[in-house]
Amino acid sequence: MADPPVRTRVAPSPTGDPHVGTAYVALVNYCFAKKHGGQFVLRIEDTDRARSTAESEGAILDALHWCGLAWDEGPDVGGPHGPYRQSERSAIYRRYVDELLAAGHAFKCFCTSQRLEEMRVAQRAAGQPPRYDGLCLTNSREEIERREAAGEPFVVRLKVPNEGVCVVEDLRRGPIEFEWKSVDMQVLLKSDGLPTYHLANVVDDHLMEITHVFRGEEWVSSAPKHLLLYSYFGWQPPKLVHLPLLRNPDKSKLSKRKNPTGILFYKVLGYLPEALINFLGLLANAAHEGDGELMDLSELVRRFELEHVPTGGPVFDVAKLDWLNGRYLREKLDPVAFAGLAQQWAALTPERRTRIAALAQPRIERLSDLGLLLAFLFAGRLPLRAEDLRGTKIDETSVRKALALALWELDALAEWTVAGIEATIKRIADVLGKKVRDVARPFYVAITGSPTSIPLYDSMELLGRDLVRERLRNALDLLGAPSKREQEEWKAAS
RNA sequence: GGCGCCAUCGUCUAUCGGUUAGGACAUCGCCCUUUCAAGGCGGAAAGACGGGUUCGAUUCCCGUUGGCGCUACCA
Repeated sequence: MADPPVRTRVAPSPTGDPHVGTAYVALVNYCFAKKHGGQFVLRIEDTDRARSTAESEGAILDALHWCGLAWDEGPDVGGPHGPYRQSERSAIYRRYVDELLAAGHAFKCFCTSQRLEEMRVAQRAAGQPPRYDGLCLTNSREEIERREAAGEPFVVRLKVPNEGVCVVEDLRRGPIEFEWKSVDMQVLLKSDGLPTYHLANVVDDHLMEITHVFRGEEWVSSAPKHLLLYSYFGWQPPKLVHLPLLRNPDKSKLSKRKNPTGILFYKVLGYLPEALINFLGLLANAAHEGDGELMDLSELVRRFELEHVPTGGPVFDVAKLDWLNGRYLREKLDPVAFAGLAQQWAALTPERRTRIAALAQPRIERLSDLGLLLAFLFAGRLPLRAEDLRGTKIDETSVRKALALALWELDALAEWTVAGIEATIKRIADVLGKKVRDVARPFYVAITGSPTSIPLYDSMELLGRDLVRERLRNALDLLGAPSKREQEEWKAAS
């Protein structure tokens, strides 16, 4: 029998800004599928009702499109295996949960989160792997019916063997062994009736006929649960390849706290999608000796080799990305195309241009004032000096505290709008017991490069979360990043 | 703490038992040049540690160390 056509997928969770790691995983899945003449699917994993947003989903789709990746099936383009948004597939998961329940492969669990927490603390203290202790496994049918009828909330958990080992075959890493007794009896269906990732990804990968799954390394330890589900259902699992996690220069997992991780950040800074994809492609399959390193997407596909996908976590080396981007800028564009691109980047949309103009108009006397006034909107890192950030009305520790609090609170802001930003800054002034005007001054400097500029909150919204985070971090580093102790004190005080 | 993954220049990597351990970014020097870039040429720079296996280990095995991930009714 001939092998079925290759089908891969990327399944981002719409819970934040589009991440370069998502683009990396998407690129690898895309390259592998296209290399083998197969299809690439985009699926939205929005089973976390509390954190998923439509805005984030839209931003992720836009960002991946901007990168030049196109999917054969997905929530925006449809396809024969839809819907491609997990929140719209609840009935499907429900059916499979019932099947597992009926076959005795899963069970209803009424344990409270408090009991589970105590159980885990005790297990950890005893040096045991954290794992559901099976209390609800012993409930009689009558008791389950009674408690359910009484309206007690419950979850459905996966039944996991107590003995033996599970062998996960990873196409790149070979067999990985796990003892079943170290595998937790994962929740499959939450008390809100929605599935967890574990159930949804298995059901969907099967129904969508996914043949190969390239996913982040953080999923290795849950692979046994997924394999167990496939065997309970009697399905053929897809081939697995775990991709290394992109790293900060200090080798920790790439995080926005230490580095820009947003695709949009790179877009705003004027990186070309071709350069970003080329760069990520090089991290997935290094160039061969003697080959040039400049490769477009079709070239990346052509020379993609599973055997050359790395297993160690590569550092996201911005310097190399800069070099690549520079080459695209100077080698791939004639002056006319370059000028067009620069104009497009600077103005982005007519709405944005109008908005910026309206903010600048009341503050200038000559059109020639525009360049210096607005330069910060078209720049990356600003050349700041520590003394520029210090003010007479506010001590340096307060400035550092204000910047640190802003960094934390702005990250948690649900919607990146003037109103939200304003509320955040005002709250920080409150916490510090200072006037907003005095607290705002160092922010003006950090964000716009000058204590006098166009309005701060608008500037921040216009720059976007990623760039604002970068500038605030830069300013804070200039004055001295908070120590561990300061971090704890400041967090407690806010 | 438990389980798992990983380990070659500062960074990304090549090497699939025998090489002066190769390339790219970054860095340094020289050349070109009205400046600065770009470009050209050249330099410095690596097998974490300890045991095995082998005539011979960067390469295979074990251990140590280190880094990382997971350890949720988040993905």
